[in-house]
Amino acid sequence: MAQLTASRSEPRKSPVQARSTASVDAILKATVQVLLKVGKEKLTTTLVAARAGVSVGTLYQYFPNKSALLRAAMRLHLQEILAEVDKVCVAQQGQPVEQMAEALAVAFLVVKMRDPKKSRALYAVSSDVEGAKIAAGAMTRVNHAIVGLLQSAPEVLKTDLQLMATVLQSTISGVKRHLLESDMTEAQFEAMQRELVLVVRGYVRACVGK
Amino acid sequence: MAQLTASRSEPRKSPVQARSTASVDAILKATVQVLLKVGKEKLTTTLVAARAGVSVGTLYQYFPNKSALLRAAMRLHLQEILAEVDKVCVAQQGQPVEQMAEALAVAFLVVKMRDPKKSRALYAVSSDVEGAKIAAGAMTRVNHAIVGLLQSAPEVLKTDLQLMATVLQSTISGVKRHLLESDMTEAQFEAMQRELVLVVRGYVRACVGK
DNA sequence: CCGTTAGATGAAGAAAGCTTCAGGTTAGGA
DNA sequence: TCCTAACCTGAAGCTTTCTTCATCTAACGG
Repeated sequence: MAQLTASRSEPRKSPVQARSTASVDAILKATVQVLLKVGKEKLTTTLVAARAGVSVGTLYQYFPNKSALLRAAMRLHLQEILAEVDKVCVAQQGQPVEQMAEALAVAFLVVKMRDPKKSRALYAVSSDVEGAKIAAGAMTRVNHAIVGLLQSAPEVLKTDLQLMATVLQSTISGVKRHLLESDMTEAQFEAMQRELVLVVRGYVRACVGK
Repeated sequence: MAQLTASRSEPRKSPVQARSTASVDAILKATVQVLLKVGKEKLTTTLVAARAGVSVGTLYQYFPNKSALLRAAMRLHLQEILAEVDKVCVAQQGQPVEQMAEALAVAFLVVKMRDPKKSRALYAVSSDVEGAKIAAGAMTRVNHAIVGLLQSAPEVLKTDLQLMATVLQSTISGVKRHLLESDMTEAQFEAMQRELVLVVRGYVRACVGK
């Protein structure tokens, strides 16, 4: 009775025994793998189920439809990212803005590049209308975290913090995206990262002062 | 006999009479409109044909399949953007780098925001594997244009031009993307644009000098 | 040990969209 | 004017994938 009006979307049934939890995990993991192997266009529920080692029926026991499955996978991924960003924001409280910006930039790149394939695969999902909303939500939460971080800076910032956070985020995302799409060598990656640090440091420097 | 091995993709038949050219134009235009109205997922060839005021058969006379249609629409759009960027690069030859960067940033934003809906609609197409290739190709061409522009700068640049161009491009794209996805007021747009100018100017400044 | 509930299965129904093609219409040249 | 090639049409076939559900098995508590 926890949820009177079980949404037409999202979990159709919550796992209570251990084996069902395992199934859900396997399905979610398989979703990413299939996404990676064949792409969003050719991903089918049957394929995912097979890869997860369960039957389609099982899949539909926990996800009302294909779209919900994809969204769930995406949400999971974004949560992981968000947690990482939050961690950095906490760690950098009160530090000089330039250092904050650098830490943020590096953290973002590192998190995404830890499993570039996964990031790229899930990125495709966000093109869907629903996916875009989820991505936007994550964007907003990250934005708030950054604003909070900036507020703790010792320097006086003449730019609106919200705007500043958005610019930093967009800028970093742009570079992150480029890195995701083009597979580069480790050396190239580091070069880009160094440049990005220059970019964000330069920007925040322009924002300090009366 | 012009093309012995007519690619399985791309034009199936080239229009020769005026009415057929009109059909192709209408179809391409309708593609964007449908993309905008219902999104890539629910776009169907029948829908596009209807919107274009022709029958599905006509559509298939010029586009071998749905995918090719989408790609064609995308290509058209990217060509327009590319032309605009080239124009700016030519105009800015030999100017101070800071000015170049600013011009580039502004041009990019303005071009994309001239018809944000169209840009956003076609953006979704690039998530497809084939679409990604086309986007990557456009990226590369823009990159070359920027490198060429930077080479003409009066200042001595200590950073590798290719890298510098890529960073500028990624950065600008990041902000551009944010503007596309979130619908903002004119004022907010201008604020973001001003910040972006700060970002790129700051970056290129960090690149000059021995 | 047995009853009950959770979980799993996969063939088959249903829906939907892509693509074809046989036949009709229009434009341009001889 | 008439012929040919270009062009258009849209119902129907073909595929493909989503999703359901009747049935079976495994787990847990008493």
